[in-house]
Amino acid sequence: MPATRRRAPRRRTYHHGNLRAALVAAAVELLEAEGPLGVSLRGAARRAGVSQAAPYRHFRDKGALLAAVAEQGFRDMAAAGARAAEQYPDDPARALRAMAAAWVRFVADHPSHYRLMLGPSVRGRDHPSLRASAGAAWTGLVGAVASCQRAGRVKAGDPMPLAFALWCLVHGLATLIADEQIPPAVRAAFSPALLAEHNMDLLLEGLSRRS
Amino acid sequence: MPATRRRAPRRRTYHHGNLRAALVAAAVELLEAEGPLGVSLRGAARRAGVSQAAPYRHFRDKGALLAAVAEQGFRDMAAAGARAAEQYPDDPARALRAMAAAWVRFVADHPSHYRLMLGPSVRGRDHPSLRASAGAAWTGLVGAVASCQRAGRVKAGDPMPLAFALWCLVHGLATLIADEQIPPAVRAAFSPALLAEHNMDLLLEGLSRRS
DNA sequence: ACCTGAACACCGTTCAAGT
DNA sequence: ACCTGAACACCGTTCAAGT
Repeated sequence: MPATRRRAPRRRTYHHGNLRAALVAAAVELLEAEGPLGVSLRGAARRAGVSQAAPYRHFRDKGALLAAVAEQGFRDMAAAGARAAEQYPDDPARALRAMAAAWVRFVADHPSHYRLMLGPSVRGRDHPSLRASAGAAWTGLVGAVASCQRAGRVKAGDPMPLAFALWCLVHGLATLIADEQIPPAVRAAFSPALLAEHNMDLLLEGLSRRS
Repeated sequence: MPATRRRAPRRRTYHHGNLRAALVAAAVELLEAEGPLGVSLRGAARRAGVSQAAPYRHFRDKGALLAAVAEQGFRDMAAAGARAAEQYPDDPARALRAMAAAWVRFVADHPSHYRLMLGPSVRGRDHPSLRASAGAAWTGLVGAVASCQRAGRVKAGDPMPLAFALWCLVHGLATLIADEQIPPAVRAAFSPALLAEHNMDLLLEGLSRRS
């Protein structure tokens, strides 16, 4: 990386140093085209125009490639949630609701990606950067609930169990959507984002202090 | 099957007519021993003492075998929930809570089985008996919510969106448990069944009519 | 009717070898 | 330092053939 970078060097991206990124991109393409079962190391290598053994220079094994793909997904999803929350800087409860809706919309738009993020081949373990992003999302949620408490929108006490219930509710909805398991009568009546907002409203009523 | 069946015929179970059941049992053993990725058609055939091609007499493909395994799981889980609910015949809200706790306990005890039930290889489609059990569980839940409404424990109105929120909440918790994604601070403080009951209490407060 | 043996096209992974 | 080619042990699936 040169010190001055006007007129970016235009170095060819394939076969010259960033095979790693090319493999991640190829895996994402396979994922969106064929679903989680269609992602193979050999297939990604083929799509990147490289031999079947080449990926092992950049990833310890298939799980490491999938973890990189999953990490990408977590980053994108977190960014979508943050953008949505920023629209309500002065109303933490509304910000929380918007965040949940944005997460669920992301999952509805990228179901295979979400499946892979939590799938058996990735599974937290051994991938510290993955666990780090999951941890950041969790502490962010606890903080958001605490903000609601300070604003008087949620009853006082340990925010952790309250945040956990929210987490379960949103994650459950997201998983059902990714797995196409929404009961037909429900799917016919409501969009994913609407379901998320409605769920959040129900739970926030339960979390609100008695008035 | 003879008309009179005193002193049951004692027909050897393997290699004589119920290879199908033997294969399902073998697949369940593989599942519990090696996790969802360790289940292979060839492996199940080996474990049942039969050639690699034999399963195709009984299952159209691997997905059909996995669907049979998943169906077994749905039946066991539904039975556990029903047993728990029967303990509170006169308090529908408490029965609902006990049912949720029993479901979550089942998932905590059989995480791989739950993963497979919702995994990408099974995926509702093409397996009508699977969709039937899922549908039965859903209508049962809607009915339970309606009972709570009649008992005045849940606010009036369409029970469907309320039942759906409960469904998301329990399913989200179950999925997090099966995937070992409970935040460490939460896991350290509460058992799975306790988390289920706590979540249900929070949401039932939200669903209760203002008093 | 039910099962076997051999085959095909795919995997993930390893290892010597190339440049 | 980075990639290739060939190999090994595994898959899911098919198909002729056995009894």
